[in-house]
Amino acid sequence: MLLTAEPCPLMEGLSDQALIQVAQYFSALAEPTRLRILNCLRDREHNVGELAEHCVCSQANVSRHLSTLAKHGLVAREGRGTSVYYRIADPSIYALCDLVCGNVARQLETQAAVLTGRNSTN
Amino acid sequence: MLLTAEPCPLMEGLSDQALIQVAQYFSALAEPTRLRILNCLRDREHNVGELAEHCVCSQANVSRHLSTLAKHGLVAREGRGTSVYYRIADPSIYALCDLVCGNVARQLETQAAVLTGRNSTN
DNA sequence: TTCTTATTTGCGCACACATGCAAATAGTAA
DNA sequence: TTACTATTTGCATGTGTGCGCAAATAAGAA
Repeated sequence: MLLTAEPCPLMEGLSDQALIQVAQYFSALAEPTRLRILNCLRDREHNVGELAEHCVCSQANVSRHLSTLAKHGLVAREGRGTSVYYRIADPSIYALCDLVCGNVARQLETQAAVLTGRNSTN
Repeated sequence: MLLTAEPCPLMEGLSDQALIQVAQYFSALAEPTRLRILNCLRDREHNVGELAEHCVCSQANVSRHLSTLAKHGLVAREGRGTSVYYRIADPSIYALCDLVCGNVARQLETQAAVLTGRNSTN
């Protein structure tokens, strides 16, 4: 076993494999479209077509993204009729996203202070 | 401004730019070597050479990774003498990692249950 | 100054991945 | 069965990025 069952106390001695697993988990969240999908799934479950409409993505790509999210246990799949409904399987991702949102906001403030109004886009 | 200053309450209405920023933040954490670097920096600051030794990475790559981490405000840079010391600038990343570690551990348990005891080392 | 060490950066390459498009598959209705 | 819809998957392509290698840069010692 790579990781202990209990939430590892501040990832002390992580094996290479564990590091890779954690990195892959972050990778699943490191995509704007997937974040948008997760955001859509916040309130309630949706099928692929609905998600494709809410996001700007094609159904094919949404399906792929959902596959990625499901592979990492972020969403759960359930076929009903001809449709396939996905729902959040790991609510803790919103805690993650909120943490990151706060950090990103502070980042932007810092950068804005440094730039002091200068610079155009980056 | 892309994000509000206060930690966005559960990323309600995120703009495309904000989504990209959050995704990029996760991207910074979505790399095993960078996670290892952050893990090394947990206890105390280190210079590039020390980090390159602790990790299996070359100095050049460690320097690049540190640049990425610094760009997203995860580490802080401070040159002293000929060396450059890096330290954690955003302690909340450990909360992130712990959350993910817990999730990954549950993931592995589920997968292990599915595989029913099979699997060798990974 | 030159020499040495530490760090950063430019270049090229290999690989992963997000996407568009089309074909294949799954499920239901007629 | 066929027809229709929803979802998934194969293929090709462009882009991003981690890496090795070497050169450039920074800071101190002789």
